[in-house]
Amino acid sequence: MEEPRKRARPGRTPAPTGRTSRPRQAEVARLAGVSQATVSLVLGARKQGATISEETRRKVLDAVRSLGYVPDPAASRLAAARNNLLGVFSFTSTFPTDVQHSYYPFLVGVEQEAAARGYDLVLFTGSSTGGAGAAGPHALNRVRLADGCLFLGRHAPADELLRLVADGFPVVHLGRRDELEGLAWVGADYVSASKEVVTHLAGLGHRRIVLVREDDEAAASTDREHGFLKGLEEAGLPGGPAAVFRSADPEHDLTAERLRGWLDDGVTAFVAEETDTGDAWRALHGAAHFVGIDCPNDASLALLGSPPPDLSDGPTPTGFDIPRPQLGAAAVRMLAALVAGEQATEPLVACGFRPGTTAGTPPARL
Amino acid sequence: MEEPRKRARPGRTPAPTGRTSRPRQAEVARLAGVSQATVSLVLGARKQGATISEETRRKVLDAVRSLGYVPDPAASRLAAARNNLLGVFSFTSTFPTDVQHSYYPFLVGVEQEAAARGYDLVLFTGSSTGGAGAAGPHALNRVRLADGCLFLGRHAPADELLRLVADGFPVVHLGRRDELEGLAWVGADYVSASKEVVTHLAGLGHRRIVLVREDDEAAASTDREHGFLKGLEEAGLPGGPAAVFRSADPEHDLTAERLRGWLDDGVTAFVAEETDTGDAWRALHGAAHFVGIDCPNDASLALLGSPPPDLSDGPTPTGFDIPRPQLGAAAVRMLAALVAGEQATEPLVACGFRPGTTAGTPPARL
DNA sequence: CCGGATCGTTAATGCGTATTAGTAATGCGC
DNA sequence: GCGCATTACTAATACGCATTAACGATCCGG
Repeated sequence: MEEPRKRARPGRTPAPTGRTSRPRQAEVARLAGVSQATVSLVLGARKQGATISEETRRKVLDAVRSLGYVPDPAASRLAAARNNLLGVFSFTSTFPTDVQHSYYPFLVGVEQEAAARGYDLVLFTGSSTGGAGAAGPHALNRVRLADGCLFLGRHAPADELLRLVADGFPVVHLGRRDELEGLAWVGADYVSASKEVVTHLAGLGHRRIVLVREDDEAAASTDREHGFLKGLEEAGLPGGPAAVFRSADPEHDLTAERLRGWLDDGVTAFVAEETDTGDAWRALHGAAHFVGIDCPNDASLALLGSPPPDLSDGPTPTGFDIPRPQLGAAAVRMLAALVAGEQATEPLVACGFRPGTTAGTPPARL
Repeated sequence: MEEPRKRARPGRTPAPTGRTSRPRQAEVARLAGVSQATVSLVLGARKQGATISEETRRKVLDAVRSLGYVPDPAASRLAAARNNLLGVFSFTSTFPTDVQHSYYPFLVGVEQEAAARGYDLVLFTGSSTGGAGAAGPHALNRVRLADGCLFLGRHAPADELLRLVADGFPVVHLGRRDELEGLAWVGADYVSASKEVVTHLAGLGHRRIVLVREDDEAAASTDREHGFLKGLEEAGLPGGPAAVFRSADPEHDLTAERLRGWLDDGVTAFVAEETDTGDAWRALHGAAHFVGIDCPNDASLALLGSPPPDLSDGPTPTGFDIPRPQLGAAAVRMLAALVAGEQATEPLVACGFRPGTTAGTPPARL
């Protein structure tokens, strides 16, 4: 019987024995007189299964302290088959020089929630070639190094995004995105929030309310209009096209005449949507000021969102706040669920009602 | 001869085959019809030794693209290789709710420079138990997953920081930190910048200049004083204790009388340091206003840094700007050098001189 | 006093990648 | 046609830790 000749042992050369490297579990085990597995069990504080005697535990912990052992996170993560890393991808720089367009408020929540769940964050910037070297058309692939990835802004190419989803890679988009089949997202509940503002106005006694919105098909705009109309309907107030003023250039189209016309028609409250530019609110605000309206005594104003920075020092508008940190946190929650193989969580986050000072009871009828 | 009975095979249960996991090198190898080792060689772009035919290389790269393969960072690290990840550790949250204390300006530069060098960033937040489960006293240890780590703020425990350094892990601290032997850091060159401000004032004709500083031993304060005195010396102006007004509570101690006294003594220019609170500048500003000084006609003022937010709408103070984004970029450059096994780069970053409008020629002598 | 249950520990294995010794195939000179 | 060098690739490790089947010891009830 011929024994197959044992091949020599290839592989890496053993580390130079001279160097004092940091201690391993094996050395802790040797010092404590137990096996490496026992050390791992003691340190792991695992859920169940293994039981360790108090004496052994003490010996191991003593050895750990005396050697100054610290676990190697790379090995832990490899063995545990999870990196505990969540990606955050933004096509433009995550930290733009122009702070105006920054994702900062979202990141506040993202970081908190991720930390609370034991995840670290990996930042990917779309514009750069980045880490793994996978540049060009497959730049999105880099994110696969994480356990899942959050996408900020709508600049990530749809096909690549869907490819990730199709491959079963956990992905969550921050901001409503239901045009992409299968893509999980979280977004603010503009419908409910807008409805709540109308309900509030109706509760103050307003019977004719007009919405000023820009000419835009974005979900953020149409959602607000839906909520607005829904609020009118539930309050039994007149809806229909007359209740919505839609203009591509509200600052120009929302004239003093038009405003006076509405007032003469019995309109007592006006609602503007929030947009990037804040034009709707600015136009409404400007026209009201020009006509000499004493707000909220002559008429009430409300804003479906936050005022633009240049108007932020005026009176606080009645309306709602977009809960950006909460949106970030919700996105992380959903992503964590997907990573764990669970169902996506609730995508809509409620906006907080902001009482403000621009809405009051309607003026007494003449 | 009794063959020792072969033990059954313990170990982990194989992963549930159903889940589509991220592709491994083994799968790439299978698809390309080569061995896993070949895949590693192709992707590694190693120094020398192995030669790979162009055809094989192409097959492997095709398979990589088609599967969307990305190397596992933990496995790379464990196998003693790079993973192109740089850590960013802040003991407090990286994105605090209070934007005032944020590291944002630094991160702008950090992100840019890291992207330019092909690194992705991993955010480690110290306050949480975080990633690998290394809680409590070993929270810092998580950063070993990356190739190196940047530390923000001075809250990271010194012993753990030094432990990382001692173990040869590349670490850079953002902010001067020479009290910790062996720790690499980058910081702003307050000495040169402060000197430059004095030189500017001297060039305008000022012969007696006073520095107002808080009672603080921080490097940021003492550096400014050094630079200030150095500037006086080089300009041949009187230095010494009389040129520096030091107070724990400048707003209270910097009285109108004191200011008038200085003016009577021929002092024509005043310099304040920047601190967290901005108290020195606020006190100087306030006293000058109270005394009725017409700045810069009656006297010149300068600020060694940026004004506090509440005074940011006043006239732009003559002084210098702390180049936070550049500091972040410089820190990344140094970290990249350390990761590559090179010497640390220059730790000091120059501050930009800010002309401002609060300094002019001294008033004509009576 | 024997079969079974419980407890404490260990041997063996896997996680995914990098490295290196070895090998088969080919080219080269004489 | 025979060594020897070169090329192209693969097998077999190692990295450090987590997991789990198996095993010895002790305890227990009948």
